[in-house]
Amino acid sequence: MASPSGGIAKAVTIRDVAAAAEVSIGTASKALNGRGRMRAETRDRVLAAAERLGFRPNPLAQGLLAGRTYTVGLVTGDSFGRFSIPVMLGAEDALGAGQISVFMCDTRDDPIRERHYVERLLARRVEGIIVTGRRTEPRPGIGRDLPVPVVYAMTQSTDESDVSIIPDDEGGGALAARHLLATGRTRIGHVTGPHRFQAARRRAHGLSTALAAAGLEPAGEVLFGQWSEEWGRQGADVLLHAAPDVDAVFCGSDQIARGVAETLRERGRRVPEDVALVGFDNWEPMALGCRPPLTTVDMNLGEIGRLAARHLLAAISGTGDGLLSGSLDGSFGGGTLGGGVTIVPAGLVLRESTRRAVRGG
Amino acid sequence: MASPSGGIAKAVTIRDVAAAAEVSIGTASKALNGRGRMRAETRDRVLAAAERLGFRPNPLAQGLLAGRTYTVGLVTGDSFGRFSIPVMLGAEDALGAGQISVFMCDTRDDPIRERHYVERLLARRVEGIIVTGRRTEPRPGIGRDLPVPVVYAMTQSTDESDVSIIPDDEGGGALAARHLLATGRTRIGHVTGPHRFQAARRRAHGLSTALAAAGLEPAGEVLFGQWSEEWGRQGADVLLHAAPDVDAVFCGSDQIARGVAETLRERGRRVPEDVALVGFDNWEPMALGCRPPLTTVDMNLGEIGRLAARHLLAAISGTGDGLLSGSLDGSFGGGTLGGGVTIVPAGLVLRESTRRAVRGG
DNA sequence: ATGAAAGCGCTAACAT
DNA sequence: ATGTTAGCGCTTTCAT
Repeated sequence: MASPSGGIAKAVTIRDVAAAAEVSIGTASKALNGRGRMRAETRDRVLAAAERLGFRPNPLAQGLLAGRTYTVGLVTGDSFGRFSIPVMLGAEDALGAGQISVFMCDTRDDPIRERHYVERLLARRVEGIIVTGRRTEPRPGIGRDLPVPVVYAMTQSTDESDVSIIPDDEGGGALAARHLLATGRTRIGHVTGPHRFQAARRRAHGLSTALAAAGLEPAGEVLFGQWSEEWGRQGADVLLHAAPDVDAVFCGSDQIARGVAETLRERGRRVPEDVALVGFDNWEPMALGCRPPLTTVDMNLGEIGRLAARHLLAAISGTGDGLLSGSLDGSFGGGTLGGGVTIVPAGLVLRESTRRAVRGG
Repeated sequence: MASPSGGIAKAVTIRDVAAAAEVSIGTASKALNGRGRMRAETRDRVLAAAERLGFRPNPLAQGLLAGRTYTVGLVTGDSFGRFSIPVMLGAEDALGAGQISVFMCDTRDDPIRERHYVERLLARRVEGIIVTGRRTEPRPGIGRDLPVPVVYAMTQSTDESDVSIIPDDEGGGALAARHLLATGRTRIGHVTGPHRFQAARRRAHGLSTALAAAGLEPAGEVLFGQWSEEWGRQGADVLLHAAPDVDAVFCGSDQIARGVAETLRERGRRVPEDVALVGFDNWEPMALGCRPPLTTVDMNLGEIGRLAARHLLAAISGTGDGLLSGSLDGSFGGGTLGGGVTIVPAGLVLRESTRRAVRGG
């Protein structure tokens, strides 16, 4: 048996409470829910009985009647990895504060599993679904005309009418660029991930745009490669060769930045004195383990999750698309990007790797 | 509305199916569940109608009747961090394969939130709870005499009668030691995390025991410090000073190992030629980013999660404590350790950092 | 072979 | 102020 040692053998029903309080079931229900009018004495008697018996209303029965389940599904293709976790936590934060519980589903990026899970979630009558991923690349939606609202977080549906919440890669790149310019750097290189990643392209574009505004362009070519430390090490050498006078490197990820930092050190360039370094992700174990600790762009993943959850809640409450209305004008700067895409601004976390030289004040 | 464009406005009930197939509700139910005997033609008609209407049985109603919910709760204090994620995935793996869905709850190591979540899970009539954490230290249980079985994974309840599944830190330390011995190393140092962590003490103990079996002891003192790269860098210097002839270092974590690797390189010691290096965790971004890539102990976290889930399922099915029976003999080597504690063996992942010197074959 | 009816635990009308 | 009743969607006897 589950709990042989005095555990609650059988769940206590409202019927038991009513019997114990010597009232009818209906009266017990009213007392417990504070509805209707009744003698205070009666109400207290019921409440006391419920308390004593350890009564918990059965949410299945309540839900069956109300036609609601107070649950949502969280589907990730990222195996709850580094990117989807913070998103999840933000979402759970916003949802759990209410009475919504979250079903977790890991699809491992397998469309079959995804379909399977979505089916199961719908069968369970979740009231909404949040889809997260590790890439911001548009992906096919999880289904058309689903009976519940769906929000894509940290990933994006190919269907522009779907609601997606994504990080501001371009803004993050611009942020890094302006910070480096502000600290007096002008020969800024860029080592980043594969060109096929939208995120890499956007970060590079943000950098270039911000530099152009200052009449500059990236030092050397923008170096697209891999999302790895190893590539960071190689890329730094390529960059040093192409632009020996480089005085700052913006990296597409913190991992790349670590590799770059290592090569710079080995080539006798001091960070930040000779070359300033900015990473991307604010992945703390990486950014803090780097020598020196890394200034890096933070995508505010938690905020993405919270926003996704709030959009979902709004859609569920029937406030419907209210939160998103007016976002179809295609405006780009205001944090919204046509369709249902919402862009969450990135922030910059300042650490040693871009500290201004002491002599510079 | 949720889906204005032709979405499923209202869930299809078995009543609708029955009507469409021109049979009674009872017959429809039987047809859908393959129970009772009936004309094949009737069954087909019902199935076709269900298919056409997109019927999904309402699990709330089914559960209400069956007295089951086919859900379990997953409670973590680790904010679904690096350690609990793989455990979670393993658990979800084992559970999701059945028809069990998982509610996720992040307590942020806050007892108030934890209590709150456990209450909510019980109110939802989950059939079991898995508790995960970031530390293996025994912790107070989530409650006594709960109406459902509870399994602690990657953490441990102070109540010895609770079921806990934990990694084999001691065995992992011994594994590392034997591997280093096998590759011909004899002056083996150890740099690890804070002494207050059971995991650090156990890994150190495993190392010492295995070395003792070969008539050796750790080179220099066992260096307890922090779980950080920075400490790895410092610790390596301390070790090189205390035991200049050290020819291998076993580290309490991959992060520490990276720090150690850096210092070794800077002090002119080649890895693995002069000094072999073994980490702990098999945290791939760290272990692969290290130069050279790190041989490291893998705690098989996924297996811990799967095992936890299987224990839970067994307990739920009423097979009850079967899986654990006979484990109260206090035997240590067999993977079981008195009470309800199950220890999952660790493995070793071989990479460059312990490659045998070329001349050695 | 099929249908009718009861009931899972609960809430909300309605009746007393 | 309290009790009675119907019904949420489903399964399962028990009649037919």
